[in-house]
Amino acid sequence: MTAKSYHHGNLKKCLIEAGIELINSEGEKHLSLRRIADMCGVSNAAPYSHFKSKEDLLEAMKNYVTEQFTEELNNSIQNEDLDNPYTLIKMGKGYVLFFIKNPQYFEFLFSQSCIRVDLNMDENSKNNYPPFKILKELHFRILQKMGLPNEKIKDAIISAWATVHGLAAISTMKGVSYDEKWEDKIESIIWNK
Amino acid sequence: MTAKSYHHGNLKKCLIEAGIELINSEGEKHLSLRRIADMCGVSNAAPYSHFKSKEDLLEAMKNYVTEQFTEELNNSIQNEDLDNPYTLIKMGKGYVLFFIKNPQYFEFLFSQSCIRVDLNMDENSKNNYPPFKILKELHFRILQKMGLPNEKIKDAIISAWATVHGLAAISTMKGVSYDEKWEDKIESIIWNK
DNA sequence: GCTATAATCTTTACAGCGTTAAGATTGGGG
DNA sequence: CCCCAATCTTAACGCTGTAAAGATTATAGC
Repeated sequence: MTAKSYHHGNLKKCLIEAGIELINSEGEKHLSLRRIADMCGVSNAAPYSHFKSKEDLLEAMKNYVTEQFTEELNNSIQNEDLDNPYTLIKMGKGYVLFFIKNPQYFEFLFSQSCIRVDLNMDENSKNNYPPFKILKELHFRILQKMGLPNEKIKDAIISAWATVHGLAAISTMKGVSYDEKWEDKIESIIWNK
Repeated sequence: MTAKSYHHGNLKKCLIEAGIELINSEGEKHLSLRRIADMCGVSNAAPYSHFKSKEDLLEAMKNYVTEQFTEELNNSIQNEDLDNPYTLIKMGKGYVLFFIKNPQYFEFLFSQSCIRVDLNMDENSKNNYPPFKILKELHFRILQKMGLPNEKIKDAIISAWATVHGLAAISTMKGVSYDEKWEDKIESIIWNK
């Protein structure tokens, strides 16, 4: 398990985390397999024992980040009443704050969109991107409780999702200065819907 | 001006348009200076007479696309009453439709965000990205006419912009199937705000 | 405990990339 | 008409992703 042994011991995980470190420090543009391998103290072809291509490693990294994102969304509504509409605002705020706290993640996750989306509301659209599914299901629950007709529910969900997603996009653009006030603003901006 | 002469005659424009052609056909990932040069029938170092780097050419391409985007936004509200709130919906629809018609442009324009944004509403924030400025100013005009207090106006503008921008993002994700109905849906989804 | 096998890592090589330097070609102003 | 500046080519550099072949080590079966 020492760094000097021929076999690394935990290379797969090390590559993923080194890659994410590089995403955060310099962005995807300056990320290369060889640099990642170097960071793990391993030769340039070593990653190919664990990933069939650079794209494959990037996908694993995205899954890793997606898990953090999903966790953050779940944390944002912990101990909240799932039937209270305000809980949805809380999750929306969690959605945006995740990308404000990790500005590089937005482009990394959603560019060259490997992410598949299912807009249909019918039952369990399993092949949906987990964070989208969580947000969608909470919103569906609330709107149904409020007695909204099913056709309107779909539009409302897409609309709210678009707003928080767009807010995350805008928040990670250059020139946007968010002081401590911005965090409180998010809430009122979402409310504006 | 013939293709065989030593001097190309109009290489700068040719490079920009060839690059955009490549964006549309294969996406930015498979775009290279050498391929673009080849498409223009010119050697690999020729572009450096017109652009100081690949990044510089990409910026010119983005400006080119941004002009189309801006034009589309202006066209979307032609002959409309600028004081009618519905006109804003029309522009919002134009915003989303532009990226539905040109799916590759969304990521191309907004990734590795060279785009600067100014959220401040004070007078003429000149250094703002033109499409954002157009949308912002129309919305400002309408809300002011409606008598909304200035503080609320800012939030409402950001909220609406986030919604259309997010809708454009979602519309260009994989798995989203938009038939002819989707185009009509956009309107009601924006209305949902 | 020994050995065969599979997993893991290294070395080497190749084509494509962005970029630079040096030099060739050419159009246009004096 | 000639010179200069603009434009283009050729050649080379280091970096990239990836494949092939071989070295090293863990492990499962005896």
